[in-house]
Amino acid sequence: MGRKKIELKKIECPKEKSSKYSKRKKGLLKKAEEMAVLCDSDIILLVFSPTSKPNLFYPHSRPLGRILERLSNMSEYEREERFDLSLQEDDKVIELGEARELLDENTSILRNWQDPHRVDDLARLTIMEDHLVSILSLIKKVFIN
Amino acid sequence: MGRKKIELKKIECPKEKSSKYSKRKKGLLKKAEEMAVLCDSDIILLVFSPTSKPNLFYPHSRPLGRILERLSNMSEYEREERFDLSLQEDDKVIELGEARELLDENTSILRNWQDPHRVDDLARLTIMEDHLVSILSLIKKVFIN
DNA sequence: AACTCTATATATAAGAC
DNA sequence: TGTCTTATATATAGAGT
Repeated sequence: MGRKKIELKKIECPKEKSSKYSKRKKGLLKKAEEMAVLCDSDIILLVFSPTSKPNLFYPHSRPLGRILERLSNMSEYEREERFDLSLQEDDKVIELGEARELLDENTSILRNWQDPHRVDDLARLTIMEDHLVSILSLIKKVFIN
Repeated sequence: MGRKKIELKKIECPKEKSSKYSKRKKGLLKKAEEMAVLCDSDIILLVFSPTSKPNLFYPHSRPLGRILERLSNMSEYEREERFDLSLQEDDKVIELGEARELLDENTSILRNWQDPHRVDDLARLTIMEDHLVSILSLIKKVFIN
């Protein structure tokens, strides 16, 4: 959607890449917000900029803790039934060994978060969030790549 | 972008809501993928459908573990410096007590995930992922609402 | 729900500030 | 990076299948 149609490949020129990133990040967030409002759905969007800055978007309208409530009210069985991960694969044999290895590396990090009273400030929470997402993404990668 | 301009508010009709959700989810993912390719950026997108199905999208092109590497190579200080959370607030005084209480409730869940060898199958990982994201969102909510 | 169709609304490329 | 403009590409509303 512009003066020209552009090819879908990595933009090499750094200036152009940053510019496009800004525009598209804005657009993506707007879309996410619209969907959150229209469909009353929760959305979490984490984007790493070309300069590696993590940006977390959290457009939502729910009362505090609603997501967790919803999830904890489901039995494990129900949860499994209702899961619908779009990137699931079933022809690739899952390498659990690798998953475990990767999770092992992160176990020590998680351990430090077990005591909520260590949560002292926003900066710490921010780092925690980021690690949670990293681990999440790591787990996912093992099952997709 | 359709035959009519629509109001930005929750769609009440469940059928219509589902239909819009499907279309927009598709669109949102496409946008996310385009941005990931064009700007060479990592994106994680988690969407809860109107029926509470969590959908995780992970369009990416990076080698395994790259995100985590990048993050673990940064010092804590650097990380704090580089963070750019779009929804940060500094006029709302943060209620740490409430945050701790909520985190406390989830501590037992995290405890079960400490041993990676308990990870037995995809279903389990899926549930783990979801809880991680829930906690993430919960933490975020405390600091936004 | 998932797909098609088509008119219309919206996002954005290029370019300049 | 942010903002504006304009032409054009794309997303999607509404309706039907």
